[in-house]
Amino acid sequence: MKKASIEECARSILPIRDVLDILSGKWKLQIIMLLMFEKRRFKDLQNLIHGITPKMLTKELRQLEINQLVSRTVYDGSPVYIEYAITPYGRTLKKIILEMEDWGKKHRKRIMAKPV
Amino acid sequence: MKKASIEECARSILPIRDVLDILSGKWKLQIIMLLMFEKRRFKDLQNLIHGITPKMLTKELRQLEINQLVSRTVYDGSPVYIEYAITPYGRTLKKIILEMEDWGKKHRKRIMAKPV
DNA sequence: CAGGATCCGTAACGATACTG
DNA sequence: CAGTATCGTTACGGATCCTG
Repeated sequence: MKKASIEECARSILPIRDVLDILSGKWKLQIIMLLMFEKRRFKDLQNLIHGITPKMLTKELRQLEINQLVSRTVYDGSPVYIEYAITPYGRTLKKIILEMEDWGKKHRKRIMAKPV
Repeated sequence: MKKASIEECARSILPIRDVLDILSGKWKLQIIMLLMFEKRRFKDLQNLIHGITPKMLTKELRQLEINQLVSRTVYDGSPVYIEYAITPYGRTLKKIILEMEDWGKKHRKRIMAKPV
């Protein structure tokens, strides 16, 4: 019984890690939240996210694409125009993000108020 | 209006990062979940978590203590007996963890089913 | 504009040995 | 038992420059 619980807990760990990996990294969260407002071009994101290098922006966007949270659309024209957007699937993360925000804000108050 | 939204989003990022930092790291999640079942001694945790070194176990436990999620209690006796337990506050993370598990499990199926 | 390539420093983590 | 201490490696991210 207890053993089974521990094994079940072990099976929960991998999917949870997936979520953490998807949201971790220095910039992914910012990218997601900015794209939740509206679609953006590469350059726009680079301007909005202070301090990010093109290398990192590319890397984070690729990972978000792989996880189907962000779409990359190429519009032909001159010059070529590339747009990043949150997918409907990506928006399903919103609930988790809001809960984390809620808990995190309370936590900040708690830690400030009663320092270790 | 749009500017304000972006700034508000920026204020959300720090508390969310706090939550991510608390749960990230290679072992913290396992520690939390094991302690949610029952209190454990250092050695028990070391045996249950395959591959963890005492150095890492100490480090992760300290961080969980600092965030008041885990308590460390020393029982005098021979030999001295030290017990780690989830705090009631630590249990408030359960909701988030369950949601992440839920989303993560669905995500695994999705990614498997429709590979990029 | 939308990246890719290269080089480099730090911080996380691992391995091993040792202590009260 | 419950940790520390030391050393080594790897991975993450930064800085800079280059390209179609």
